[in-house]
Amino acid sequence: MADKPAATAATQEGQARAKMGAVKMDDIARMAGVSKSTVSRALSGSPLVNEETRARIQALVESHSYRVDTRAQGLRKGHTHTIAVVIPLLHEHDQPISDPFFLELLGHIADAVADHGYDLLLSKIGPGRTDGMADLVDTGRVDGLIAIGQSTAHLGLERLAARGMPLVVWGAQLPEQHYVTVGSDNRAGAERAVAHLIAQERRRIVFLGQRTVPEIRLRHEGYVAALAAAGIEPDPALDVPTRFASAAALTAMRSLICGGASFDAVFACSDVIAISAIRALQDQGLKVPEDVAVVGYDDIQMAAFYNPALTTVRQDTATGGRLLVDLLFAQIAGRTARSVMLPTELVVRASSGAALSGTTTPGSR
Amino acid sequence: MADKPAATAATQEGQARAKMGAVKMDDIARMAGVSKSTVSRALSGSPLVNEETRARIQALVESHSYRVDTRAQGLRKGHTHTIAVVIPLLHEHDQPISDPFFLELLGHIADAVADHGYDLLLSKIGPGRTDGMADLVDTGRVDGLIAIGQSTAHLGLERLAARGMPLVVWGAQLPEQHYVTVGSDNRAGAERAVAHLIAQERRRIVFLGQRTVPEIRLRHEGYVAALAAAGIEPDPALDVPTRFASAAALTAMRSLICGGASFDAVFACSDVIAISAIRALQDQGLKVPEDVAVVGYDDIQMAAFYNPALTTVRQDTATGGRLLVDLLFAQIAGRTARSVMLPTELVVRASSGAALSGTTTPGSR
DNA sequence: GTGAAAGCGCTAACAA
DNA sequence: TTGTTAGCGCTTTCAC
Repeated sequence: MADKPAATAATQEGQARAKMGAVKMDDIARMAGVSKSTVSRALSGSPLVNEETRARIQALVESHSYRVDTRAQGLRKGHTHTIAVVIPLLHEHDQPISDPFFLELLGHIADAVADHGYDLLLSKIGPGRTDGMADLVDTGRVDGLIAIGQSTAHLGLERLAARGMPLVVWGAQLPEQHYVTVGSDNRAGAERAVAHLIAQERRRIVFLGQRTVPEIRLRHEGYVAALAAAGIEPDPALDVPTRFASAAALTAMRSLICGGASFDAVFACSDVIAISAIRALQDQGLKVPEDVAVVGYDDIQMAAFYNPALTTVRQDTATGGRLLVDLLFAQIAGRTARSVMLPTELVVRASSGAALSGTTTPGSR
Repeated sequence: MADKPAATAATQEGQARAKMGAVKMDDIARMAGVSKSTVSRALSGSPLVNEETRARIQALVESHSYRVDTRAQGLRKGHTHTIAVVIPLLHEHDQPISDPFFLELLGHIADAVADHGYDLLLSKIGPGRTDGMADLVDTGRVDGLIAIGQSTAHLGLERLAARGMPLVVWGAQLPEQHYVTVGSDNRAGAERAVAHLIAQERRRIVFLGQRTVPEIRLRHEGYVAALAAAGIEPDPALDVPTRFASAAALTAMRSLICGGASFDAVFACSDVIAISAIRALQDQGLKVPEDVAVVGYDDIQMAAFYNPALTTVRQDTATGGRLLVDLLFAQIAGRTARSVMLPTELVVRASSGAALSGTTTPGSR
C-alpha cells in the first residue's frame, strides 16, 4: 500500500505530460534546486547566472523538452511577438481569389517575419473593416499590422495611423497620406508598359482594371500619360473596369469584344486579368499577339509559362515583402518609417508582339 | 494653478490612449462603480448580472472602445483561440513556390477558422521540422495544428499524434497511420485521368511527379492501375520525377523531350506542373493536344483559362478546407476524429484532346 | 549569483 | 446579484 500513492502519482504525472506542456518553469526550478527567477534568467541569457547553474538548468530543459510559454511571457513583457497580415479579397463572394501575386508576397513577408523571430497571424478581415484591424492589436493579439492593398480603406487606415498603431500597407502612396506604404511605382510601370505597346505600332489600347483601387488609378494615369506622349487621345470605350478574379476579367473582356469595340492591344492590371483576357480573345478567334497585343502586371511565376508567354510589369515581391516587414519593425521599435516606392521593370515576352520582330522562342508561334 | 494638474492629467490620458489599449477592465469597473468580476461577467454574457448594470458597463465599453485582452484571457482560461497552419514548401530554395492550389485551400481554411471565432497563425515551418510544430502548441501559441501536405514528415507527424497533440494533415491516408488526414482519393483520381487519356487512344503516357511524396506515390499507383487495365506495361523511361515548382517541371520535361523519348500524353501531378509541361512541349514545336495530350491535377482557377484549357482532376478545396478545420476542432474538444478521403472529379477540357471530337470551344484551336 | 514578492490583465471559485 | 480572493506562467525590481 505504500506503493499505491507513488503509482498513482506516476500515472497522474504521465497523464499530465501526455496532456502536453505540463512541465512549467517552476518544475524545472524545483528539479534544478533553484528558484523560478534563476531559471528565467538562465533562459534569457542573463550574464548574472553562474555558468554551472545555467548548464544544469539547460540540461533539465532539454531532457524535459520544456518551452517557455510565450503567451505568459508576452503578457508580462507587454508584447506578443506576432504581427498580423491582413489580406483583402482573400475571398470575394465567398470564393478565394487566389491571385498568385498575393501568395508570392505573403511568402516573402512570412520569411522576413520569421527572421525577426516573430509569428505571423493571417487575418481575412478585409481592409474595409479597419475596426477589425484595430481589434487585432487592441486585444493584445499582435504587435503590428501589415495590410496588403489599401483598397477602399484609405480613411480607415489614416485613422489607425493617427492612433499611433504600428502599420504598413502594400499599395499606392496617396497625397497627404499619413500611414506608411510600400509599393511599386504604378504610374511609371504602367506608362512604360503602354509605351512599349505603342512602340509595337498599337494605337487602340484597352485599359483593363478597376480604378476605384488606388494602385489601379495610378496605373491608369500612367496609361493616359503614355498615350498623351504619343499624341493619342484615350477612348472611354476602351476603359474596361474589372475585378481581379479570373471570371470577372473574362466576362469584362468578352462583353467588350461582343460589343464590337475595335482595339489592337490590352493593358491588363494584373497577370491573372491578362491571362483571362487572352482566353477571351482566343475564344473569339483573335490571335495574341498578332491581332491583339497584351501586357500584364505583376510578373507572377506563371507569366513566363503561359502561352503565349506574358509580357508584364514586374513587381519585386522579394524586396517588397522584406521592406514591409522592416518598416513595421521600425515603427514597433518607436523609430519613424518613411514610405517606399519600388522601381518597376518591364519584362518583354511574346504576348506583346515584340518578340515577333526579333528573338522568338522556338516553337512559341 | 488649480487647472494645471487637470491639464496634465488630460494630456497623460491622451498619451496613454494614443499609446493604445491603455484602458483595461479595471478602469471600466471603476467607472461603472462595480468590480472587475462584474465587468467580466457582463462581457461574457453571464445571466447573473443585472440588466441595468450590464447596460451601464456596455456603454462604458463602447465609449472607450475597450476590448478584452485575449492574451490574458487565454492565459487564464488555458487556451489560445488560435490554430496554426503549417505550409510545406512555402519556400523552396528560398523561393516561394506559390502554387495557387495552396492559396485556395488556405483561403477556405481561413474562412472555416474564422467561423469558429479563432485566429490563424501561419507558419513556414516545413513538415520536415515537426519539433517546430510541437513548439507552436507547447509554447502556448496555438491550440492545434493543420499541416498542408505530409511530405517527408510522416514519422514526425506520427510522433505528434502520439503525444496527443490536436493535429490534422492534408494529404494521403497511409496504412497504419495514427494522425488524421483529409485528402482526395489520389489513387482513383489519377486512375480516372489516365484511363481518360487511354480512351483518347494514347498509349505512351508520361508520369510527371515526384513519388517521394505520399500523395504522388498514390497517384502513381492509379496511373499504373489504369495502364494495367488497358494491358499497357509502364515504361520506366516515362516516369519523370519533378518538384512542384514551374521551373523544375519545365526542366524535367525539356530533358525528357531532348532525350528523344517517344510519348503521346502526359499525366502531370499538379496543374502548375502541367502548365510548365505544355510550355516545354510547345517550345519544342509539339502541339497540345494534337501531338501530346496533357492532364493536370488540382483544377486551380487558372486551369480553365490556360491555353489550351486544362483537363484536370479537381480537388475540392472548399470542403477539404472546412473538413480540415472541423476535424481539428473535434480533436480540440476531445472528440475523436476519423480521416476523410474526398471523392475526386475529372474535368475534361481541351488539353486532353477529348474536345476535338465533340464540342470545341470556338477559337480554341 | 540567487531568492522572494509583486504583478501583466483576466476569470472563477467562494463568499456575502 | 455582486465583491473578494486566488491564481494562469512568466519577468523583474528589490533584497540578500
